Amino acid sequence: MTSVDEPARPHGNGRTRDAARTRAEILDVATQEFARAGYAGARVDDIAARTSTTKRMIYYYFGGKDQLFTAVLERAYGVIRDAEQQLDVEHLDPVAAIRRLAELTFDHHEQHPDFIRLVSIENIHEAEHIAASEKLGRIGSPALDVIRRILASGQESGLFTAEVDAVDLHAMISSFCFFRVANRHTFGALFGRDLVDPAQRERYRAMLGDMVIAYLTAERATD
Amino acid sequence: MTSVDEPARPHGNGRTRDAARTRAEILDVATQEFARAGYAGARVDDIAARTSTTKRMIYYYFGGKDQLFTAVLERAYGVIRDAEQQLDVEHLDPVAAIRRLAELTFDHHEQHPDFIRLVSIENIHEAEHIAASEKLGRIGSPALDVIRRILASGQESGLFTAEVDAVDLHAMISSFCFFRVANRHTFGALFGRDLVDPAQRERYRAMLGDMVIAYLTAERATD
DNA sequence: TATGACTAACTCACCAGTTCGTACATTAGT
DNA sequence: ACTAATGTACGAACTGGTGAGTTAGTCATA
Repeated sequence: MTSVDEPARPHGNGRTRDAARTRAEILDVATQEFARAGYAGARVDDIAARTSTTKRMIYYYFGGKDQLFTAVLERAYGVIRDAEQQLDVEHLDPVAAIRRLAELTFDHHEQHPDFIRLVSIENIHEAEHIAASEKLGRIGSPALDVIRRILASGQESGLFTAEVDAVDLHAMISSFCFFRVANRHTFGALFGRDLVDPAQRERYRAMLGDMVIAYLTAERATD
Repeated sequence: MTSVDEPARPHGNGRTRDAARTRAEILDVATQEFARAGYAGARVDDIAARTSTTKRMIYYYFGGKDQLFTAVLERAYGVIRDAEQQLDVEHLDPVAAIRRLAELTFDHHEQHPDFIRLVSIENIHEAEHIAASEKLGRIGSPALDVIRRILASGQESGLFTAEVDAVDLHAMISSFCFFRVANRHTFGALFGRDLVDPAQRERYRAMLGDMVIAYLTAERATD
């Protein structure tokens, strides 16, 4: 979970001073705490206690609880943007490309439940931290560009019949992936089915791809 | 928002004693507060203050903050179950029936954003209140029974090619409807599109139906 | 129908433990 | 010598929860 490379400590007992490392460690622990308990439920003291530094450093580096949460969000969104940038589907036909893209979202959401929880939490707070962040305002989405290209290519060739734009298709793909992870607990409790059961994973992954492709390529009534 | 019939007050200054009304009023306000601020963010004192009764009554009737939230969830889930029970699609062909069902979910989610928020919050807490509730354990889902029947009928006639079961199809429908409302804020902030914009409503409603029907009726590779 | 016993419903005041944030002192590294 | 980085101690406001006492409505009975 830690994204910090811990350089060997020069002295036995105390750590060397290292702003970047301290900042990153706070961010790691804060991510876990906020994801675990929600914004209001997370305790600054608890975050500090689980760190090798003190609460004072949280205020020194981040200013306060709100800004700390914003920083946590910024990093979490950065991770998924980086993953999307790895995406290379130029060599695939539109159908395979869309499926690959959907699977990337599927995999990323599954592998980062903390990210999903943070997004849920931020929505409870009506995205006020995103609004307060300069970085997140212009983070963009590489996936969206990719979808745009695939969609244009598929629609041009007549393969894709649906008249969706990239943003809506992205919403469609995300909704399935997000729900599966975010609502795992209530869904499991109410319907007795674990949506994140590893044994079902491939089935859901295929279901997502089938769904999106079916939607894009369905025969439409000519109106 | 109030679900209480307020009988005329016999005396001018004080209210008559009415356990059911007091309980219901607490529940109404608590629903709003929990939905607004999350479980930890909601304040028992604030809930009490927005009530015409006192904090002591919350503890008198519900026992504590946790049980109050559980009671709020129980009522919220009861509302959607009741809505699902109104559903009558026996006279429709499978395609129209599924679309109608999906639209019911779409409409209900849109009309009850507080419910969506409560479910998000309960998932942050890993459904521990549902687990603690006897009522919610056996609340069931009328929609699930309906889906089962439609699915059986559609698959039998060969109209539906997809091999899904009712629970998974329910998840698929819910995911789209849920995401649209739950993630409205982050999605809007990041992609500049309001998923709950009334002007876009019909488009999304149709998109959901098209998606589900396309998935169910798509031509599958014979393997 | 007047009365008095009974209890559910309600009010008020208060507390013990938190919780975010900060003033102030100190130290490591350059 | 200077400054960025860090540690300690503390407090004001809050927060969930409760102890103790009060009142409105009901009902059995004379």
